[in-house]
Amino acid sequence: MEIAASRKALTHERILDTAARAIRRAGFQGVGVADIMKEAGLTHGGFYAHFASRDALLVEALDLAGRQSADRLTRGTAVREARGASPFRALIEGYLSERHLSDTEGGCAVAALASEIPRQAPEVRTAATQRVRKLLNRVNDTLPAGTGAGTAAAVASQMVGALQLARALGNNTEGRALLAANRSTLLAQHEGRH
Amino acid sequence: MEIAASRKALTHERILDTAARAIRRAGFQGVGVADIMKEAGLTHGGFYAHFASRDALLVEALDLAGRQSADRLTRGTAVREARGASPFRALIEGYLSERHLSDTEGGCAVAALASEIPRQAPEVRTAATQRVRKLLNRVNDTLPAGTGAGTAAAVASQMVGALQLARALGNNTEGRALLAANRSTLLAQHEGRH
DNA sequence: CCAAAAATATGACGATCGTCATATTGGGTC
DNA sequence: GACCCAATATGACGATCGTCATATTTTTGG
Repeated sequence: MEIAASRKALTHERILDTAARAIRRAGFQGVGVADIMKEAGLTHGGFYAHFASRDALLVEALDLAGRQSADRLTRGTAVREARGASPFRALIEGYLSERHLSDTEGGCAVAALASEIPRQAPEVRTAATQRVRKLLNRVNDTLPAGTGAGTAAAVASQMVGALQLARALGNNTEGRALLAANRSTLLAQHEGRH
Repeated sequence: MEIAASRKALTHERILDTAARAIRRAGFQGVGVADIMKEAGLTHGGFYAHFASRDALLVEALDLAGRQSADRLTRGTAVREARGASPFRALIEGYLSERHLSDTEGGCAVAALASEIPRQAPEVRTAATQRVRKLLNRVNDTLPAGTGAGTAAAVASQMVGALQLARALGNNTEGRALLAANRSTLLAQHEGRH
């Protein structure tokens, strides 16, 4: 419990926040140390006063990105649940929303980075694996108690795949139609069970 | 209709074949011109006698990768159908197989590259979008005629997402379990309809 | 207000990137 | 077997990469 965040800690957080968005926008390999520092309003040289290496930054940035998108998703689902939607419906409508489709850099880190995960350094891979597990748990928590063990894996896979394919098709009629098809299919399959 | 492939055309194909595997293994951004040329047994300088630019290579390599993995999938499904499996079951068991899990560089280009697609140059994006459409059509063709229009989109999304999450978790108990959960869920959902 | 210390900036290193001009090789033809 | 031309190799260019040593600025404590 820090009483007062030091100046250095504040800068550290600013770099991290910039990186957490940058990796989702440009990918692990699409963003460099100098880019992030410049975007954070700093010069590249001071970077190693804050992080031991680029990979160390990626690990921390991935963790932060996961927490940020989880929080954002929670806020969205809370609104939907307050309006009467089931937890499952709230999750699906939030995750497979057009807002999430167009907000890659503020959205789910797993969906933004999935196909790059297997190619990362071991430390980064480990952090990414953790984010995948968190997503699986999150989905599982919205399913009724009696649901089969593999259902969360199936639903999470479809959620991530749908967002990626929709983004690949583009934020246009085609991409939004794929997203809508996934929403209605998921809701129809798990409707009336809870 | 070429009568005899020239020496240059053969080299062109060899570079392409190398690149088609390399992009799935290392990602669009993870592979350089020099890497591919060396892996093809050539030196980097001669590259521009074969391709106008790196992006032009990526476009052609992506097309080839799509054709290669489609053909491989067709061979696998043909074997399964000969053993009595329905076209849909054959597709699912082939795509969500442990062989496909471990063979990224010979497998589906969409699953290997999905999250990188939105960040590519327009020409590359266009080629990738085409591969996504081909995959959607492919899935749709294995579904019975009466199936709802959005089902193919949902199934394809789950297939791609499942393969990516399983690869992110790793080719181990955890990853294979996620793959198996997706197989059984998909088969249970579409069982007995055809 | 001045000195000590912490935080950031400057600038450079070797390596690698895509690209291209030029030199060298090697196979096919008289 | 000599020649020509297509095909590939050599080598270099400017830019960018991660990393770090060092200088400068900014904050803090007396």
